Amino acid sequence: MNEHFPIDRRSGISAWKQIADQISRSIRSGEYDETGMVPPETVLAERFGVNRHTVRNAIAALAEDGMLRRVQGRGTLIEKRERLVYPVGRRTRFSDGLGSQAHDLEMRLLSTRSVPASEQVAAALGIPATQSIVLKLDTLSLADGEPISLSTHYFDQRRFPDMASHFERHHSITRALVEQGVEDYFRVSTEVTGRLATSEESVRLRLASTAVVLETLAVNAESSGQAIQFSRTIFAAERITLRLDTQGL
Amino acid sequence: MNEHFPIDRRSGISAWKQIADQISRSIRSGEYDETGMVPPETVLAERFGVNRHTVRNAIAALAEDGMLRRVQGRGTLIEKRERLVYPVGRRTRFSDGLGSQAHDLEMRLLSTRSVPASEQVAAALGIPATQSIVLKLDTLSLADGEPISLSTHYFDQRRFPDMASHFERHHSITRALVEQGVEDYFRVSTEVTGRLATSEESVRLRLASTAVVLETLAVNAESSGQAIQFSRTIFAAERITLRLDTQGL
DNA sequence: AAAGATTTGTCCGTATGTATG
DNA sequence: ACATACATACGGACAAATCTT
Repeated sequence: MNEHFPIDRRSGISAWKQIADQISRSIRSGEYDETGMVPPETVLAERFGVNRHTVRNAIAALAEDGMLRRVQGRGTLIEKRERLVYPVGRRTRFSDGLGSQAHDLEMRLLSTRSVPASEQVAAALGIPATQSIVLKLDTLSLADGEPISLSTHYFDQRRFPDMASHFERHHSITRALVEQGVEDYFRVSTEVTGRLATSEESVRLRLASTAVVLETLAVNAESSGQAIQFSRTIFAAERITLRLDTQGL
Repeated sequence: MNEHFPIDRRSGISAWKQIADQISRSIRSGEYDETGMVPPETVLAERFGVNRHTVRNAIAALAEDGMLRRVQGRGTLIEKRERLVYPVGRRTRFSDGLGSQAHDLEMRLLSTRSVPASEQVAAALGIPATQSIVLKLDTLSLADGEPISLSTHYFDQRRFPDMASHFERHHSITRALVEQGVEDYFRVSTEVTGRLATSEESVRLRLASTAVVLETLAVNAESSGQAIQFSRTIFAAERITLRLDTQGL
């Protein structure tokens, strides 16, 4: 393979960072699986067309993250990981879907706020576009301690005034909804787009700067068809595959 | 709202890049939908705690991408680039799904080949892993002349020996299947992953070198449940949003 | 129509960080 | 360790275009 991207000096990203990202990506794509090692610094330097010092900087950053381990006289060893499969279906639930693939699932509450509903949110929730107040819940999901996704959930303030406190007690949206009289709910629609992570997302999801994320917009509704939740979720693409099952009917 | 993250000076990402990312994200989240404009440079500079020139750099980068347009004396206008929505559901068809959103849909045949089935392909098609021959169809799909996706479709050679010629006549998989006795078929499963485009994909889809793609693995089956098609499709993420329909499941 | 406020465009210069040899 | 080159970031001043009063 060896298809590396050229280093872009005007991208606003320093050369060592770009190289670190590409090495990281090569590792993830399994390019070095045979040896379990990264090529020698001199080889990488020539391949990327940079000085060996720059490659050393890149490797140092990855070693800092624990992705690589440098051993003098031997080379640079790799530590690796797989993607989790996140099922998206009519009954999508965060913990149900990933439960079998990770030992420890965690959903951290980052912030809660009441804000006026934007047009998009109001339309999704089926509430008036003006003068509607929605509850905004920011959460970070982790699997075995590794950040998986960053979500913003919107609920109608009038319908679920105590969403925040219920969620803080259970750390689960499903349970918080049950406590507020929602017996069951369904995923109505999910839109998926792919893009580069913003710097903020890279920090929060512990990703490299040129990492890719999947952004999903989802609407959940009660059996009656009434929308109760609108969510924007940013998945770390390198750790997640979304699977849509359309088998049943 | 207005919750901007502080600029990280030690991240290896320049300030203007981080600011560009945050502005880009704010636009996507609809924060500026009311005015259709980005706040004045002086305001952004103060908000991010940087010099106005740095903000100008960030805006210049976004304007380069066509996301913003600057007008002297007036402000910086948002140019929302809309993506086509590609519905993925039980009855996913290329032309049906996009037909209403583009005037001209085209599916070009890049190559056809008969090859031994790989393990993955054989498993998906439900045929023996060894000594099975599959027909490999590479296609490029365009909407209004713009490349949308790059696909590789696999069919059991024994079941559809004339797939290539039928496809070349109709430029449609659905019609080619009909001619070979498949009255109807259904999407069984779809896996979605996000990643950076390879250099070859960038050329074929006319994308920048660091563009993002959505890679989908899909299996189609007849009413009987027998798998008839396995496809790997690479979507230009900047032009497509996948919509996973879970309404009628 | 004129004046003033707002906002982007452009120029100067200086300092710092990054990459190379 | 040092010299060099380049991109990045900051600070200030003014011009040009646009909008409001």
